[in-house]
Amino acid sequence: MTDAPTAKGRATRARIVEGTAEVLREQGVACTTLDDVRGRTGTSKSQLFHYFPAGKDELLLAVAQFEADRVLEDQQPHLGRLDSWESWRRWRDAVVERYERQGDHCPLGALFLQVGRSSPGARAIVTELMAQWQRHLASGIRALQTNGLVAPALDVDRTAAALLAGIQGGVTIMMSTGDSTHLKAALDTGIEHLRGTAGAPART
Amino acid sequence: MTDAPTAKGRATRARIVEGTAEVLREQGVACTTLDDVRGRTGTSKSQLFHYFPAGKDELLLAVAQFEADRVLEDQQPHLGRLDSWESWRRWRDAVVERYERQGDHCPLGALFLQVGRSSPGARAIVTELMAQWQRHLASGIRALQTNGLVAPALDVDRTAAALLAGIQGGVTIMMSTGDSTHLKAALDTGIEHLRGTAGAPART
DNA sequence: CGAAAAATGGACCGGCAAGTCCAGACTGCC
DNA sequence: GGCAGTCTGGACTTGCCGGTCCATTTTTCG
Repeated sequence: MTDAPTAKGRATRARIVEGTAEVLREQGVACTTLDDVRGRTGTSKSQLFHYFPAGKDELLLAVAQFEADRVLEDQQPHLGRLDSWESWRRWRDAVVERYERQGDHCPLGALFLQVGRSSPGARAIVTELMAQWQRHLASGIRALQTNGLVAPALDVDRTAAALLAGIQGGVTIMMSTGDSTHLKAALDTGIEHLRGTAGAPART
Repeated sequence: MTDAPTAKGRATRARIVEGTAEVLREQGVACTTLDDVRGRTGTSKSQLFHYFPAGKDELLLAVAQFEADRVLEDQQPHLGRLDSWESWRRWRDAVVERYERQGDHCPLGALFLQVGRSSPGARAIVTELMAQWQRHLASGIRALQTNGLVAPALDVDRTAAALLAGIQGGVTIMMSTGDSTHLKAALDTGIEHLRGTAGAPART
C-alpha cells in the first residue's frame, strides 16, 4: 500500500495523505482542489501524480483508508476490552468524546459520497470497517455473557448490529444538527437493553 | 415556496424539481450537471435560472426539501398510527421495504453533503425532518403506554431518539454495504426493547 | 565518481460546466 | 387586439481544475 522505493518517497507520500486529510476535514471534499492539497503539503502537481498515478480518486481513496484506520484506533483501548459494565461505560464516553470533538464533519462519509458507491475500493473500505467494529462489539457482548452479566440466549450478532447502527445514525444526525443527543441516546439505550436482559445475577 | 405567477410557471418549476430528483437518484450529485437536468426535464438554461436565480445550490436545496417531504409520506399511514404491536410491525415492514427499494442511494445525504453543512437552509431541512420523525415515534410509544403495553416509567423521548438513530444508521450502513441487516436489526431490537419494558401485561 | 533511477518544480493544456444575456414566443387581462 | 409581464431557447463567456509534460535536482548504488 505504502509502496515507494526510497524513504524520502514514503515520507512525501505520507505527508500528502495526512495533509489532504486535514484539508478535507476543513473544507469538505466538494470544495477541495488539488491546488489546495499542493498548498497545504508543500508539494508540486507532478508529485501528486507521481504517488497517485490514477489522480484525485486514488488520493481520496488513500485518505479514506487513512481515516478508516483512525476510527477504531480512537476507541482503543476501550473497544478491545469490553468485559464489564464499567469498561462499556468508558468506551461509551470515548465514542461520544471522539465524535463531539470531530464536530460536524464526517471525513469518511464525505469521501465515500465523492468517490462513489460504484468504486469497489470505497465500498470495501467501509464494509471492512463496519465488519471489524461489529466484531469488536459482539465479542464485548460475549464477554459479558461469559461473566454472567447478560442473558446467554441473547442474539449477540443482531444486538451488535443494532448497536452499531445506532452509533452510525447518532453520528449522522449529529453532523446534520450539531447535537449529540441521539448518539448518546443510542449508546445508552443500547447498553441499557443489554443490562435489561441480565442473565443470572452476577457474582463478582 | 412554490411561488410562480402563472400555472404554467408553477408546472415547469415542479417539473424541474422532480426531474432533477430523478437524475440525482440515478447518477448522484457529484456527477450531475445542469445540462443533465436540462436534458431530462426538457428545459433551457434560462429557465433553470429563471426559477432558481441563485443557481444550482438553490435548485439542490429545493430538491432536498422535495425528498425530505417524501421520507415521512412514504411511511404513512403506518407512522401516524403506532398504537399496537401489530401497527408497529407494519410500520417496520414499510420502512424496510422503502429503503430496500431505494437501494444504495441516499438522495438527502448526498444533497446535504453537496450543499454543505454551512448552508443554513440544508441544515434546517434535515433538522426539521428528524424532529418530525422523532415526534411521530415518541407519540407512538406514548400510545403504547396508554394501552398498557409499555412501562409508564420509560423515557419516551430518549427511546425515540435511540430508535431514530438506529434507523438512520441502518440506512447509512445499507447504502455503504448494500445489506439491510443492520436496518432490520436496529428496528427489531428497538421494538423488542420496548416490548421488554412491558408494563401491565396487556389484555386484548 | 558516475550513471541510472527516483523525486521535484512548475508551466501548460483542454475541457467542462456554471452562469450570463438577449431575442423571441406565449399568456393573461383590459 | 394590443400591451405588460412571463416564459423559453440557446449561443456565448468565463474561470476553474484535473491532468500532462519535460526539465532539473537529488538520491542510490556499484
